Amino acid sequence: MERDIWKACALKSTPGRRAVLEVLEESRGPVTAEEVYRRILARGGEAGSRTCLSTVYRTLSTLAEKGLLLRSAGPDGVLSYQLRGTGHRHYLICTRCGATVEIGGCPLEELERALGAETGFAITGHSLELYGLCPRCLGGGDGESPGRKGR
Amino acid sequence: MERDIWKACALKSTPGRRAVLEVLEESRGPVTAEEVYRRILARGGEAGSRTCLSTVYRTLSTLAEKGLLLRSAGPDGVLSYQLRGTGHRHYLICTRCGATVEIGGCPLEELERALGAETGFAITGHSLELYGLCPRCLGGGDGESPGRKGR
DNA sequence: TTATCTGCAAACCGTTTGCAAAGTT
DNA sequence: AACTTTGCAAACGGTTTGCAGATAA
Repeated sequence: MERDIWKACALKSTPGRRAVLEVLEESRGPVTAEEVYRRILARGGEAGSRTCLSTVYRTLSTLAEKGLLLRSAGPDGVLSYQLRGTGHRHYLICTRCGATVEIGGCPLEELERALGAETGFAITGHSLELYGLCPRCLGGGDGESPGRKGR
Repeated sequence: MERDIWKACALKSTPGRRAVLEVLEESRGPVTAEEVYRRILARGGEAGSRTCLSTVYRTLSTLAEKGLLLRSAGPDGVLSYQLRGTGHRHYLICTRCGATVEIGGCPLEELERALGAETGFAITGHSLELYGLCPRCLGGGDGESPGRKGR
């Protein structure tokens, strides 16, 4: 039980919460609440059969509030979460199939410093994501229906 | 009637649409549909008294589809729009009072080029926003209620 | 035992949409 | 006159919440 996060945060360790955290740990990029939920169902077991979506949402919110998770929004407004590691990460996301590639290093640290000095802001964070088409979607014709509707 | 955008896009010029575009033109940063709507109401006149929120949403979507507007999402998932100028812009946003400061130049052009070559992605865009507390909110105590609830 | 957490269903809120009336060309 | 756009109100979909029962400590 690696460095008991639950006790440290004054939270109770429950199957649902543990499952959420595990999914987050094995995810490379930012994940949606829905996605976390689907993966918990997929893995089955104690949590898989009992955990509901609200618990996932609540756990994600709680962990984000405690500072363990980073919350961001995709271009369509859907929220994603990722474990806040030692340093944070940014991703290059394929707008067609959703494939993500991690970008090494954060190109904004210097900018933040300069900007803080220049504007007087106390800069607390940033959001950065790059979008494009991955090689596979560039090559093939259709990875997914290109016309999207609704939200 | 500057370079008739409406004709160019095969759209009809109506009071509501003109009002949306004007608000967008006089906005420095990304603005929310709600915000656009409020400003249209505030300016009164023909459009001010008749335009409804759906029209604002529809106009924003249409213009974004035509490529005239850039659509992005704030950290809470609310969508914002900004006129796509010659070059695009990024902003430093105060998380307390919402004040925005434009960041000169885009620090990502070089990164995009390097990353495209490295990963094989065709990079089509990015989202970047910095967050922090502006000098005024840093100094004063309260610019707005700090605890927020709901979405 | 006690305070926290969960499942469920309903509320929320930003956004989209169907439809008939109004407006633009 | 033909076609597009609007206002309204209702639908949508992701996210949050109230509540009573289950659970961790």
